[in-house]
Amino acid sequence: MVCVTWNVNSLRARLARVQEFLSEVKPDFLLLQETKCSPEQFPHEAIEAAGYRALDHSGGRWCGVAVLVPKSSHAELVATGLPGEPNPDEARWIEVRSGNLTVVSLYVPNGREVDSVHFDQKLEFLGAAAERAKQLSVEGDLLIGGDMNVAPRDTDVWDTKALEGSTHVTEPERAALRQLAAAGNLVDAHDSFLGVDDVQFTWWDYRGGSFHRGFGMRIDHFLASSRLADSIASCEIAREFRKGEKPSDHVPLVLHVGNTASVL
DNA sequence: ATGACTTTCACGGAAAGA
Repeated sequence: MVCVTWNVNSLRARLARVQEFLSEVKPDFLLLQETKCSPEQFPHEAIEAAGYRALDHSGGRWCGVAVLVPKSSHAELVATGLPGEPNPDEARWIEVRSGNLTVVSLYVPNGREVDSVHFDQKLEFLGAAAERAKQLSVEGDLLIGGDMNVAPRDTDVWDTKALEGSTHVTEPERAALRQLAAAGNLVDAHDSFLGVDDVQFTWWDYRGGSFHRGFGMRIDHFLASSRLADSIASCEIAREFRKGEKPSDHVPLVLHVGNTASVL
């Protein structure tokens, strides 16, 4: 099974790259964030032309999450929205189920500034996610993937000094992310496959040639329940999708579970 | 690293991202 999470920074602007990705990688689940479209604007026809079906939670100009599955998949929508989230209209959480497996695509709020209301709401969102993960974890296998907007450790950013006092690296955010994993009995697939010393960033700022200078962060994650985590074959970024024509500022994070060979 | 891109909506420039 191939599961991918990708913050595409507008699905409509990224449609060609998403189609390219689908035909190249053929994921069983493609979790998207920042689709940035209203329900009416969601490009269902283009997704279907690529042999996929989209389950979406679309909020308009900002945010928006979705899960793409092959047309042959029997995956069903379980829920859109997260109980207890501070801004339900923002469309940051979607749950899909296929057999015994629940897959969640989430987009954690950025937080903007430490000590802002947005920062508090980021922690609140992560707290609500932990509660929901706890419920879902007792129902079967659980895979939560998305843009979590938290770098778990200092080694997950290019320069800790450059980020001093900013969001994504504070202890409250890191504790909230750890709590999400703990509540759902989930492990970080990156850590499970690569360990903590071989860090692969998932985001680089568009500005200042950050990608080529290596100024990035690891903020997109897959959290997997133990039965899944035990059979992780690989968890790696699709680096070439940060290059070329109109890339997102995030790369896809590609998780192989079971005996599927890597296509990267 | 902090203004240096990119997107949306709407037709200039604000708002947001991380």
